[in-house]
Amino acid sequence: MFQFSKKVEYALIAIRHMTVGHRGQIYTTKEISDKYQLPYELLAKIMQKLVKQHFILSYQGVNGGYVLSRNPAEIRVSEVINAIEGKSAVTIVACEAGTPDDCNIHTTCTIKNPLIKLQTNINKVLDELTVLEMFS
Amino acid sequence: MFQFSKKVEYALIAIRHMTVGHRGQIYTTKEISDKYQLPYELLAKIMQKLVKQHFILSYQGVNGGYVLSRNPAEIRVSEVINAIEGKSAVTIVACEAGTPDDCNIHTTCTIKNPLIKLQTNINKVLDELTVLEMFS
DNA sequence: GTTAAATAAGACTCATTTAGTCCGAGTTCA
DNA sequence: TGAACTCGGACTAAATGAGTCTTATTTAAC
Repeated sequence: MFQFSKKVEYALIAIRHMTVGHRGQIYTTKEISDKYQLPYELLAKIMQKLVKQHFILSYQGVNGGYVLSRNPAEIRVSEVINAIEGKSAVTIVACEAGTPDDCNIHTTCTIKNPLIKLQTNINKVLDELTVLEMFS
Repeated sequence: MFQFSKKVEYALIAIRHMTVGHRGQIYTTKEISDKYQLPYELLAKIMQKLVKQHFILSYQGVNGGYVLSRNPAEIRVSEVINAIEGKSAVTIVACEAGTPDDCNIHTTCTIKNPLIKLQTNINKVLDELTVLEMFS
């Protein structure tokens, strides 16, 4: 628990990698997977997700690849997590019952609200940290 | 990712339950599992772990059960997590390589230190929150 | 002493999630 | 036309998490 998934890790590595060159430089999945010894196919999927969420642009065909399309100073770690995991991945408490009636322990379930407070705090941490800050 | 395990959730529920009565009151696993509809056997294991980590005392035999042995105002959420998961469960970054040589991406692995920073922040949140605070 | 109510603890199964692979396609440049 | 790329679904495998089963031990009450 409380551990980044490989996917998120690889996404962060890839984004970080793309921040080192000059703006507009094209990077291929192969190049990145080779350099950091990441599984090519898996990284390829991650790159596709980053494209869909507009973190990077893709160019197909020979000499194609990916270009960072956002300023790393404006990319929040929480955004990357959400882009990769596809959901709000930081859900401390499993109980998502909207009303007490939905909750099988509702008569005395006082655990939910406190955990949500905690969750808010952690979200804040992930939300305030940009990718640029993280790598500096 | 970033979600409490059921075990931790159940542990928090159990500890919270034991804070409501008067000091020294004995609670049984059955009583708690019944009240909150938790799997008895699983909760039993959790109670045993809480005993080993001295959160609660156990009394065996008929009329036995568990008694809270620590002040809930002094129990940190992080302590409960560690007691149940048995390790430092908040390890954002999987790379635990001590030296660059252990790390297969060491030549350019700049991701580790930043993530450790993040991890420290989150640990702080879990560390500063007591069980009592969480339920008030 | 026997029984019933409780904890103790390991081994086991089942389900879910995560990680990684495979394969066939589409795109573009030379 | 072929090589170097991205795209994307289906699939398998590994790891983890959740829950169950079983047997033993302790203790109070009858």
